[in-house]
Amino acid sequence: MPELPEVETVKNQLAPHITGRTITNVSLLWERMVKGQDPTEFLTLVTGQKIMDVTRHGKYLIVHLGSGNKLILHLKMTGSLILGNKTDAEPPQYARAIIHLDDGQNVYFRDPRKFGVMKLVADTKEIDAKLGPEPLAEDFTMQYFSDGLGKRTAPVKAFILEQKFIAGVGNMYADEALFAAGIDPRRPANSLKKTEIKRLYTAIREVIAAGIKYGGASVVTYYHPDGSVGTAHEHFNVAHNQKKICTVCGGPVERIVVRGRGTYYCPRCQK
DNA sequence: CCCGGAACCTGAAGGC
DNA sequence: TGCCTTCAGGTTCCGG
Repeated sequence: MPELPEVETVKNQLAPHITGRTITNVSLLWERMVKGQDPTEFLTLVTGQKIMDVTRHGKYLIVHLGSGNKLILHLKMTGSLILGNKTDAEPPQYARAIIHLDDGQNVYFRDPRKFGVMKLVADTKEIDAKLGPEPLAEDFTMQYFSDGLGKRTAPVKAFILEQKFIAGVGNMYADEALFAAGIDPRRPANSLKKTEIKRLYTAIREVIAAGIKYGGASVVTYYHPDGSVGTAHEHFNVAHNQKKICTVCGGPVERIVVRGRGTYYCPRCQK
């Protein structure tokens, strides 16, 4: 599942290859992935545009075009971007869109589940408004985190998954952060004590930073644009834990459902 | 406003 | 072996 560290890795790998290139054409193999706009109009506005920059906000990838418009990509759960070129015999399986560049490169938007989204916008205000501070940014302060938690009764895991509260945390890193902080994911957000809040705050920043450091996690269907894989999942303690054994206490890792999300946690280590 | 659950999708995995 | 059901989960939408 692409979360902040995975999207950051995609951006870092993709940017040097595509910045400065011009989009000669886009093949939409699944038109409905274009949101908020008629696909024909979308193609008109994207074709011929130079790629000025590639950035990330939360789990959104933002391609800045010469016209000033931004091409927003969201990989959702099973999306990935693969670099190839026009000599490829055929696109990868589940390719839903192909961005053709003027130097012969192709960027394939691959997505088995068809949840992925492309959107062309004049500015990023619309998505910025949906996102809270980035976990590693200066405006994500202890005070902000603590104040936010105190106002909510939802399970703490559900709350830290809200993009409007913290941008970029998804299911895997939420589980890892709660494990590192020793907190039961079902606890009401406002029930956390000061020391627990502090531990969770630090844990969120640490698991996200580690995720980026290891090039993201490669579980289920996530691949880097160059075909390599990240290793962040090798450092996970509970998320997608195959052995079902806690790396700290040796006890069983259990899978429960919190707010409809599969949740891995260690009942002995997390209270 | 807040909460929880469903919908969007389809491949993979598990049950009978 | 093969059909059928269930599960996966980022985001948005909807009902209470």
